[in-house]
Amino acid sequence: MDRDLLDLPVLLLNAAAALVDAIDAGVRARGFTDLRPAHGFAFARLSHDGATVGQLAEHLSMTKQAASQLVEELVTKGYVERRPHPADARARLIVLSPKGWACTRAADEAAIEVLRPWADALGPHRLTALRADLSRIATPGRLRPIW
Amino acid sequence: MDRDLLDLPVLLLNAAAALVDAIDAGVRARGFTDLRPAHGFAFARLSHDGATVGQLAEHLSMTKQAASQLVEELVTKGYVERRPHPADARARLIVLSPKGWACTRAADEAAIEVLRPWADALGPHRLTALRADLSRIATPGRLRPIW
DNA sequence: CCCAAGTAGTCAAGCTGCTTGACTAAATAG
DNA sequence: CTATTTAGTCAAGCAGCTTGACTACTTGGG
Repeated sequence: MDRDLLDLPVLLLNAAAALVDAIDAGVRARGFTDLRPAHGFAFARLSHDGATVGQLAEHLSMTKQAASQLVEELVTKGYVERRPHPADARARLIVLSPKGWACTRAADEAAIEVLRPWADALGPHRLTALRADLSRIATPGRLRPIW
Repeated sequence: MDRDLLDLPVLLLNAAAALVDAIDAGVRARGFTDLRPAHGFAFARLSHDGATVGQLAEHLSMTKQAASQLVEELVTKGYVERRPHPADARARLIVLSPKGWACTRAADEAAIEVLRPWADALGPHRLTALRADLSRIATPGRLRPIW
């Protein structure tokens, strides 16, 4: 029983790695070749309402400095924009640019493309169950990069 | 439907990240403080019958050079040993040392400690189903580091 | 049997993404 | 209205990976 438990990590990590690789490949195939998977995690946080550098740093579990230079890179490449923060003149609100949104849509398409076969293989019932089970396991909140 | 599909990656990656963090913490708590999660992936490959540097490199999806210096580090720290390869004088067989085995057992304990609550939360039936579903999804084979 | 080509591994140099440390500007507390 | 905290950036350093070049051994075709 305990022995059986131990192959769950392997399965989980395998699935996660496959997913990340496939989405990254799909995004590149759609023309966004200057992004790494890690950027996707930033986009995920920014796509809601934007975020400050500090919030992004916490979300990605990295230092503010690292987040800052990641933002700088995304600004240079045209995926995000730095706007003055409406309520705090020290802070800046980082939001997706039109190009950033286009890339986000591409990522979603790529994700669905990968997930579709999974969904078909499992069937709607098992799929719902899988999602429910994972929901109980995963602590909701920040989406950490894992590579 | 498609929209619903898109939270699967989030759940999966969250669960994977939580798992990795918890196991890493558990291993450290058991006294192996000089190892990173990435080393665990190497151990997983070596624990079977050992492996050559080249095999390890492929397993970890990195260059031979990188694998070589990872092995060098593990040798220095006493977790693995380089043995002459029985069938090829160019190659060396990398195997776990007693300390390496102790660490592997510690990692298993830590993993079970994390997985136990998951198993309890889901119940044996759903757990079996989860494992079966993940098996269909994950392409078996190499266990890639994802961080 | 031998030489040419291929393979296992290491050495060296370089790059990238992160860290720690030091600083400026703005907000907030007393 | 000063003292402390907070948001962000600049700069330097480091860790883990890469590419390139090399040696030692193996393998296959004359």
